[in-house]
Amino acid sequence: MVNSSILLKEYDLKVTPQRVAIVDELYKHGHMNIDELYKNLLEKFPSISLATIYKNINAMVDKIFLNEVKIPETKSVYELAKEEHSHLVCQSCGKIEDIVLDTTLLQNSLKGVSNFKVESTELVFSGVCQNCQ
Amino acid sequence: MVNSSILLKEYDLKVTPQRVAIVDELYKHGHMNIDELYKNLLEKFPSISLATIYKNINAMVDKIFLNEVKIPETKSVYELAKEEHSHLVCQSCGKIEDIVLDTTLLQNSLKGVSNFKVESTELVFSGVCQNCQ
DNA sequence: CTGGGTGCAAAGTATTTGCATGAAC
DNA sequence: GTTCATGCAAATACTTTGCACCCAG
Repeated sequence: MVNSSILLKEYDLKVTPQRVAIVDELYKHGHMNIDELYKNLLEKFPSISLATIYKNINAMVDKIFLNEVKIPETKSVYELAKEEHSHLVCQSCGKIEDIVLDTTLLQNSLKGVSNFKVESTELVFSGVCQNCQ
Repeated sequence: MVNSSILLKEYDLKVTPQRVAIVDELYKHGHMNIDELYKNLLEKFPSISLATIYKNINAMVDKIFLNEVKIPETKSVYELAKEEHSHLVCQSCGKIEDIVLDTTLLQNSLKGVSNFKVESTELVFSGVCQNCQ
């Protein structure tokens, strides 16, 4: 379990029950889109508004506390920021897994053919997860 | 130059001037978002409607004739389908370049740690292009 | 106390749909 | 002639904004 309050404070975000719940949900599920988040938070906060979700998500993304992950054919999901990693997206069940892969070889082969200066690498594998195979 | 009419026919899409223009624009620019496409097509077709653009883009994506490319922090762009490739996105000028990289090494290292069956790989490098450096 | 967060309602933006007309085949 | 695309208007979906009230610090 994470201590969401401390995390929020570290990112200069006022600690409110709604925000704590957002962080808890994301920690629990790893990746969620806006609708899933809203639906789940409604159980704890029957009068929470979508505007609150959007404002908080945007604030957290601005503070680089959350990342938005854009995935082919699907809505964006959000995740707590952490070390750079890739995503495995199951086309069958929709599950998204994180995986840390070394991309230095790839970046080296890129250097061989281009002068592009890489700041960040976004890598999404779509396919079928172990469970669904 | 591509022969857009023939391409459209190959993908079972009726050949209309609007569609030909969409293909020509995408061929010329490589990657465009909906607004850019609309803005450019308005010059040739002053009464073209956004609905037409959306309907055609969706039809072409369904036929796997176009790809939608989702890029961090930006609107999606569309490109003519072709061999799998990666994208270099310049955070300074916004330019998007295609680049073909061999991802087999990467997929092999993935195999080492996961049973995920990869169907497709989406790879986007964000950074600074040669011109902007 | 003060600044900022919340929820509501409204506005703004993006995308889709239904339909009458017209063009492609 | 039949099928399907176009453009318009309306509907729906998604996201942001303004504001009054309230809570965290």
